[in-house]
Amino acid sequence: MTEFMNDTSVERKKTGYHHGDLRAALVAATRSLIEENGVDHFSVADACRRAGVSTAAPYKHFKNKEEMVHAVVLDCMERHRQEMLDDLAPHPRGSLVRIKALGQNYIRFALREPGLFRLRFAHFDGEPLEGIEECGSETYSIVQQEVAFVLGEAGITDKVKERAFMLWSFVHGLSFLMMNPDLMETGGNLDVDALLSDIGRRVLLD
Amino acid sequence: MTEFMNDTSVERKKTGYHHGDLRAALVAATRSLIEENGVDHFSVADACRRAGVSTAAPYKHFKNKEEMVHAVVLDCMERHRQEMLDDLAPHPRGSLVRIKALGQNYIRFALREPGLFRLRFAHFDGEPLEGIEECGSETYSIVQQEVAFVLGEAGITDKVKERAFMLWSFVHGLSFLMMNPDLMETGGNLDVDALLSDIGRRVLLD
DNA sequence: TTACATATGTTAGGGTCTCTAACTTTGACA
DNA sequence: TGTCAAAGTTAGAGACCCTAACATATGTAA
Repeated sequence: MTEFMNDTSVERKKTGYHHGDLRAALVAATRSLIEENGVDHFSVADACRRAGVSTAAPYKHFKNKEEMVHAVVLDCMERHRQEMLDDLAPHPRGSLVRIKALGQNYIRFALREPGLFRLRFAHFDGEPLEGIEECGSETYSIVQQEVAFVLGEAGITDKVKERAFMLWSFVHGLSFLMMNPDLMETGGNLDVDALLSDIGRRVLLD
Repeated sequence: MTEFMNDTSVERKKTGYHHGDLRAALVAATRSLIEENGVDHFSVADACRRAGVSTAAPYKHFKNKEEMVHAVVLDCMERHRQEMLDDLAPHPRGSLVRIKALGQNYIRFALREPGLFRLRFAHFDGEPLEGIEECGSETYSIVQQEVAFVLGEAGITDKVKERAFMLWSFVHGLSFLMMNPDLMETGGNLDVDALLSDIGRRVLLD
C-alpha cells in the first residue's frame, strides 16, 4: 500500500509504515464521512480507506467505532464553542443583539453541519469521551452569562437559568425544524432574524 | 423451527409455515426493539428472531431495512396524532388550556418513547413511506387550528402560521432537551407546566 | 552505537449483518 | 380439484466490526 494516498488536511511522515498522526486523520475522515453520508452510513472501514490504512489500524487509537464518533462530537463541540465566542465579540455586552447573535450562531451551525448537529444531540450508550461534558457545560455557561447581563442579574440566579433554558429550547427546536425544509415551510414566509429578536424580547423583557 | 414462538401481541394462524400477519408482527417487533435498544442497535435479524421467522422473510413485505423503520415511524405518528386529539377533547375550544395540553402531550410522548421520538425527526435518505407526510401535515394542521382559535383569526393566516411555528419550535426543543436529564438540569428547578403556560401567553398574547 | 521495549502499523479470520437467488409450502379461486 | 401467486425457507455473497498474532519503526538507556 501507500503508493497513493489522499493527503487531505493531515500530513504523513515519510516512512510509509507509521502514519504520523493517524488519530487526527481518522477523526477528520470520520467527521467528513458523517457529514457527507450521515452517521447511519458511516463505517470504520470507509474512514480507513480515506486515511489510507488497514481496517484494523483504528483500534490502536480508539476502543471501538463509537469512540471514534465520540471524538468527532468533541471536536464539533469545541469548534462550535469557539465560533460562538467569535460571533459574540463584536457586540456590546448586555444588549439583546448578543442574544440574537447566539441564536443566529446556533442556527448557522445546524444548517451548515446538520449531520454533526444531530449527532451532537443523539443518544449514546457508552461513557461520553473525556472532555465532552465539560465542553458542553462551559459553552452553556456562556449563554447563561449573557442572559444574566441582559436581565441585569448579578449571577446565575434561578430566573437566569429559567430564561436561558427557554431560549435554548426555542433556538434548539427552531434549528431542528429548519434543518428539514418541509417542516420549515409550515411556518410560512418566516423572517428568522426578526423571529429571533422577537423571541429574545418576549422571553427576556417582561 | 416454530416449536416455540414468542406470541407477543400478534396471533399466528395454525399452519406454522405461513405466519398470518407477519408484516404487523415485524412492525411491532421493530418498534419494541428500537425503543429498547435504540435505532442504532436495531437489526432486521433481531426482529426476525422476535417474530419467529427466518431472516429472509421480511423481504417479502419490505424493500429493505429502512422501509421497516419507516413503517414504525408511520405507526408512531398515527398513534401520536390520535393521542393528541384525545388530550385535546376535554378542554374548551379557544382557550390557552388547549395549547398547554398540546405541549404536555408532545413532551409526554417524547419522554415515554424517546427512541421513537428521535427516529421520527431523524434524517432519512430514501423516499418516505406512503402516508407519512400526509399524517404529519394533518397533525400539524390541528395545532395551527388551535392557534387560530386562540388568536381569534378566521383561518390559517400568516400570523397563525408564525405563532404556531414558534410554539412548535419551543416545545420541540424543550422535549428534546428534557429527554436528556443532564441538559434538563441546566434549567434549575423548572416547573414544566408553568413554563408551558408562560410560553403560551408570551407567544400568543401580545 | 546498539539493544530492547513500546507504540503503531499489518494480515488473517471469526462472528454478525443485509439482502438476493432459488426452492418449498400454503391458500385462494377458476 | 388443479393451478398460480403469495409468503415462507435455506444457502450464500459481500460488507463490516473487532481481536489475535505478527511486523516495523521509534525512543531511550546502557
